[in-house]
Amino acid sequence: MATIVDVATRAGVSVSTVSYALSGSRPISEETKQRIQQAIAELGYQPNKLARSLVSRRSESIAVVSSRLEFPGPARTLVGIEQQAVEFGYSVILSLLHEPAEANVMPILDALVARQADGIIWAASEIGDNRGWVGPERLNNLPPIVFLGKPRPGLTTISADSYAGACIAIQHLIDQGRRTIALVTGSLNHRAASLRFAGWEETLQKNQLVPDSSLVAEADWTAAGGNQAARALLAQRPAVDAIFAASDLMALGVLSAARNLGRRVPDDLAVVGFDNVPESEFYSPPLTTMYTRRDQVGRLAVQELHRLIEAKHRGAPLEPSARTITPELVIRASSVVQR
Amino acid sequence: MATIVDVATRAGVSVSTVSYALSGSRPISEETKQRIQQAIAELGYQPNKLARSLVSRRSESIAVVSSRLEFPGPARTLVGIEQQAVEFGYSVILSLLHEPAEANVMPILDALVARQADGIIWAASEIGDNRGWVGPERLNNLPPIVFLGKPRPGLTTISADSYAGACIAIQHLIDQGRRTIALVTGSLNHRAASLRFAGWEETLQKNQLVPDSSLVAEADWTAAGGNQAARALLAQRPAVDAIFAASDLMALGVLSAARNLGRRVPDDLAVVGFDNVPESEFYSPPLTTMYTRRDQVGRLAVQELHRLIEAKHRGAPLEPSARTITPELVIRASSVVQR
DNA sequence: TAATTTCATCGAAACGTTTCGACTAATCGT
DNA sequence: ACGATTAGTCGAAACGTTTCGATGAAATTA
Repeated sequence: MATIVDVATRAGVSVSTVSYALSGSRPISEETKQRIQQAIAELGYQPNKLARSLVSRRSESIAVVSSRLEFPGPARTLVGIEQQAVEFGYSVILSLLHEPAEANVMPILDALVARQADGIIWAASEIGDNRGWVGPERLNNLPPIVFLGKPRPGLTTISADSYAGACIAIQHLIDQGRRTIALVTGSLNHRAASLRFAGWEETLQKNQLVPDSSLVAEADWTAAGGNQAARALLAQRPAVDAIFAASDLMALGVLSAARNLGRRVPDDLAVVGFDNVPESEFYSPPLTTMYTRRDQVGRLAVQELHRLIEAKHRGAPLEPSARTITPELVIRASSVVQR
Repeated sequence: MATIVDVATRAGVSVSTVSYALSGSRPISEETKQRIQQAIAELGYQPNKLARSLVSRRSESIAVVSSRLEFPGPARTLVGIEQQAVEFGYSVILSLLHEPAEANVMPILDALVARQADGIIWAASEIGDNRGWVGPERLNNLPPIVFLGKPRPGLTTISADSYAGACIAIQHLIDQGRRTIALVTGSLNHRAASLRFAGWEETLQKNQLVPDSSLVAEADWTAAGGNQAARALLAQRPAVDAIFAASDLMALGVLSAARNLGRRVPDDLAVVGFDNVPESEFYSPPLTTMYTRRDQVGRLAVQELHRLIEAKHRGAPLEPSARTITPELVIRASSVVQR
């Protein structure tokens, strides 16, 4: 691999001249520039970013800590992050958390600072206490971080408002005349699951309905889990006339269970999901669901992170911000009876 | 941020001693080690990997060039890659290609060598000529690369055998007594799509059936596309009694179209997909499909890449290898008539 | 006891950049 | 025509590591 020294030698100039020619931070004569360009072309020179970062104290890379990438939501978020990162000139370092996530977050964080990431996007689903490490002690030794998840004072967060989304979904079912509305929740140690749970619970209460615990079944966010949960639910409370599933994938499992148990959707049973995966339009029947533009969440996260990184580099104070996106209701056949 | 110099000063030893203590590459007295450890703890020292890489000439990171991450296959592959990479001690740098992919691959490659990636996994779907750059000229200036996709002499490749998978799928439909078997293909400029096309075509011929072009409809790998393609197909050739869709998502669209057109699956129309996404078991009806363990593909890719990286570092010749995984048939209700 | 080996440590060079402070020659304003 | 700018360039220090060779002391060998 050719280095800047090789380029300088071949062009007959000093190393610093090459550097200035490349960065444009000092004037260099047109003729010299030509010679340098030629040398670069002939040698196939590529500047070594590691060396550059060492002196400039910026790696121009951001780290993304994510999890559950095999699910559509996190995957789409990552795509948004990557796109926006490239537009800002950052590389993306990807770290995945595998469950149970609690154990190993410190070494991961250490690895990221060892690699001198300019910033971190914490996009891992909030599970149990896996965000417990977030405190001034640790945060001080870390680059700026943007969290995807529940807002928290002093932290920069981007959140899809799961609670509000659930409220909207439940209200929709009630508006459709449903009265016994069950919940297929995601794993309850996930923050998002418990927020959707709360939305279900409180919206029922607000409407003088009883959020009985026999109306709740927990699943693992998958279609298989949703399927099982729905079977259990319908066996236990045959009068259920609507099910709110905390994800589209679980809703698919619910639809499958309903079919197998001979319940017609939406006539006997209304179903609402969460996520609006592109496929949900083609489920049988097409699924009513809550829509969040996950790629926008990702892009927003990078924008905020960029702001923090720039502030830190200028030595300016880091102003945290909390942005929230409220999911929208997409109404399809699974929740409204045609007549 | 504390540096190794700070640690050395605080422990009252030289910088090199600290380095040796950390790496263990030379004996250091127990007592000195203690003092160094203490200094490290007190300062919260984290070695700077960039500086280390600069001298060791290894970044301990691999780059993954992927695309279409919002689809389940690529996402699962990435998960496998990340897991195996972590186990080998590599960080993962993620680059995404967006379509039309042809244009911008050179700058991406340049960025990866600028970052001194130890190796590259080219996991982007093979579209049109977007692998045209692969040739000795360019390959020589790049770190070792493992390609996910069609085998090619001299290159290290990991491939799921799309052609064989399609043959198996079609043969299964023929075994079920189907005679007019249509194809919903993915975008035909994708290599994987044309391989599945070939499998469909040749298996029909082998069985004295005619792979008429009116039996083919092209879609974009999505459920929406599959839905449209199936409608067109069934309008054009009402006698079609089976459809092979080149992805599960498209198959979902096909199922939806069949339902809307009043065709019973599997009685009037058998459907087979490709991928075995976890949800396909819960489609209506459950989908027969071809299964490839995508995470294994990812892991395998990292293993091979690691082998190449080590060989290169030792100055040994790089022995290319070509590993192929043949998809397995998963039979569900969408293709077999119950009696 | 002298010669050799081993152990523990240090100093300095290297990795490939950027950037600061010179320095020279040409251009400018008056 | 003279000092002050400016354009163009260079040398060297710095960034935070690893690693080579050297050094002195202690332990081993003959």
